[in-house]
Amino acid sequence: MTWITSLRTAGLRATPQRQFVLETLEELQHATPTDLAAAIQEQTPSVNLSTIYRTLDHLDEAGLVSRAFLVGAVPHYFLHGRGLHLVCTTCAFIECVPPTAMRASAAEVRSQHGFSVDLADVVLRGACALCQSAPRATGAGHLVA
Amino acid sequence: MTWITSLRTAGLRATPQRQFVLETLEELQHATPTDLAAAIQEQTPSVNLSTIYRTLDHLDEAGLVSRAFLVGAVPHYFLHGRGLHLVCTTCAFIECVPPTAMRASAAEVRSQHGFSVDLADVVLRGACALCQSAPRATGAGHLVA
DNA sequence: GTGCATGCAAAAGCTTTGCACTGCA
DNA sequence: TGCAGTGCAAAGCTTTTGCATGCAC
Repeated sequence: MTWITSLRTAGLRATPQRQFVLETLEELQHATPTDLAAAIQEQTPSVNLSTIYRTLDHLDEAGLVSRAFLVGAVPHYFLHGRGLHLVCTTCAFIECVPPTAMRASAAEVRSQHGFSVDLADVVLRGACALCQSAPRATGAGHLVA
Repeated sequence: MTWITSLRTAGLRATPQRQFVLETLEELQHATPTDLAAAIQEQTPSVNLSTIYRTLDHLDEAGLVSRAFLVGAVPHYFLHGRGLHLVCTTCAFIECVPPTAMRASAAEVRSQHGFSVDLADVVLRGACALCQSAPRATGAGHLVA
């Protein structure tokens, strides 16, 4: 299914700007509005930042993308339902993994608290494998020696 | 242990403003900077909003409080390690529950992805028990008939 | 052709920062 | 007494909004 179809199915007009946003999100996996603007404007400088904000808003409402605050106060957007996000608070590495690992706890939360967890909207913070073995690592990622 | 002791143990000076913030957070369970300012200024109007921001920053760094984006882009602060937060995306009700329900998935995430989840920093979104049975409910909470 | 979507520019809102003063240790 | 912490005010940045134009359907 193309993005054009997805957009129309969601009741939205298929504009080039919206396709750019969706394509870029697929490529980057997760991005801030500024990230998206930079990436898109590299190819099409005329696309405006406010359009990106509005587009993300529409796509979010339509259920095509989701927003989460992965690092600090910066909003990150990503294609909806691609899995849960593991965010390393030491090196800021973000991993997107299938939601299977959350099923057990989601069931437990439901039975204990009557709360139905949305598995498409889960962010777990902690320490990635590399940072656990090399706890002093800082900065935005690990160098592959 | 009093807040004065907690602050000093964390290497921070024990000022009235910091005690206000910690006391208010204990009372409200979770609050935005603005919430805190309003609650504190009711009793002590001279406390400045920028002080609250700076205080929250210091307390967060010291590990006494945590920040999360529970609803939209608004930062919520709460005392560190009091449990995980269940946020109903329908009625905006926020429940703070013991982290026991997350243990199973945290272990699974660790074994599958080598990622160590910080159980003190988990927010789960979804639908609360009431909203599941009455899906049309809107607004910021349920009225107790 | 109609109405939604976009680009541009200005406004709004939250958060941060500079600086002098205060009060905790 | 020294320096971290505070209050006040101004600046900064991200995000939102208004309006005229353009384009998808």
